[in-house]
Amino acid sequence: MKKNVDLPSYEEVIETFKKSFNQVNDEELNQLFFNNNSKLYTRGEDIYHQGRRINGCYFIYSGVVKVFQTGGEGKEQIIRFARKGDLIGFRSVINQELACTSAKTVDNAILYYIPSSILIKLLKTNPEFSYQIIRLVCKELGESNCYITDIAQKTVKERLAEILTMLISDFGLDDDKVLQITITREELANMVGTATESVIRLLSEFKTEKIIETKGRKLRILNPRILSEIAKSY
Amino acid sequence: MKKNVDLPSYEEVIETFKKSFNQVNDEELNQLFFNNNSKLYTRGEDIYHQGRRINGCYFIYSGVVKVFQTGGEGKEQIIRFARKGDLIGFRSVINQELACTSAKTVDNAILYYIPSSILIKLLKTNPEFSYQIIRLVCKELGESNCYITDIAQKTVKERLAEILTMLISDFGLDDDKVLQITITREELANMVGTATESVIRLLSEFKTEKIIETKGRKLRILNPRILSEIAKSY
DNA sequence: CGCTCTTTTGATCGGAGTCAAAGTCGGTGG
DNA sequence: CCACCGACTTTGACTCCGATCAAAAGAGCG
Repeated sequence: MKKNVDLPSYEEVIETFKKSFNQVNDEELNQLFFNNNSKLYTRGEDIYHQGRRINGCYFIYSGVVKVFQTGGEGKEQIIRFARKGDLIGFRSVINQELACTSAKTVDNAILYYIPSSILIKLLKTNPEFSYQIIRLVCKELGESNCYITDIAQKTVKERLAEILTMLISDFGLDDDKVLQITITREELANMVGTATESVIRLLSEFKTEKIIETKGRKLRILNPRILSEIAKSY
Repeated sequence: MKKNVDLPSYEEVIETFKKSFNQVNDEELNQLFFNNNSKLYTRGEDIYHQGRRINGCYFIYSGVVKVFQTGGEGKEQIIRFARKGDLIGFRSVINQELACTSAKTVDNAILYYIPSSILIKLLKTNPEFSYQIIRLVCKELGESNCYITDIAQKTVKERLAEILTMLISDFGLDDDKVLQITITREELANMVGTATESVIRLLSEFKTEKIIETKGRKLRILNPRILSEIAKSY
């Protein structure tokens, strides 16, 4: 587990950033990344914390980050998993309010910090970039709205199948059909919005139905099709 | 119920629009509203429909509109109530995809139709307006995310108290403490994400606890404080 | 004035949460 | 190298919130 990871060069960060946001010119890129403050985070490290002040957002160069809210009883609700090329924390920056989510790494990750002032200046001066951000936020809003309906109307089984389907399409399977993101049962439960034990029982069901196999935290998806069948229910 | 409502003049629409979006100049306003196509909708009328193509968005000059999704079993999940000064439908316009919500009037309403092309042009050429829209969407996204956590973790009673609290702050009470929006029990249930009968039972509880009184669809809120106490639970 | 839609109350059932306990895995240090 | 420890996973038993079904009472409208 003690891989020696090199931090990316200026050029590598910019290359990755351009893949997500292609409307930013060289001078602006330079402003965003001139002081190259990328940082390596190891699994489980806090990036920012709900209720705290947040003075900038983070661009994910590599790794996986969970964005979540902590409810009344201290239970996490995972809003999304963010990965390479994603921007996190900008919502609170833009609204200039305390962070209303927390973010924590799920996998070793390299993040690049972007101060509020630079992001906001870019938004106010570059309409094309601004438009890309609008589309991005609108997309997330659409997803959130759909998830409200799902969580209000679907059974836990349907939602679990849906989350698995989503993880498959976001993170993919390897040649051996193993899902390329490793998360605990609890994290899966916090994503689905249910108890850990319920997730475990349903995964067992899926196993007896030959839809998946499990080995520790590795999930082998034998039949993605049926999962998305179960998920939709309409 | 057969009030004769006059459609607003060009100046009146613009006046109302400026209160919500103050970064739009006169020429742009003229482009938005030059053909004055406002329309009166009566209660229960469809504005746009989930899954259909949508070629523009709507500015609400007056009245109340519910924005909702229809789930698998045909059950509505209300995402929000929009009112005077709000813009609806722009999310799907911006993402150039089929509407992923439906909208219907809850109260007689006057809406102003804004074609996609004009909205998008405005977004791409006016960075200040664009920035206002970003903030608006970010705000909605924050609210949606919070609601995901609530619906996943809170009891129906807490959520009902929360929705009532929200309705009070959005629509207000009159001198007689009567909530200034009139909705059916079913709509309330579809907002909370529960069954109509559950809402009715909980409202009865609130009545015996002297927190509210009901007369038909009129809700008199005797003790808003306790409602928000019940709602938060943390 | 009757018809339909909405509201209310009652009875029942089941999904999913909670609590408890046993089993498993991986990492650490002796 | 192996034994131990803590964290995670699994299974079982029990409980209860809230959904569903059913039916009566009330309200709004043509």
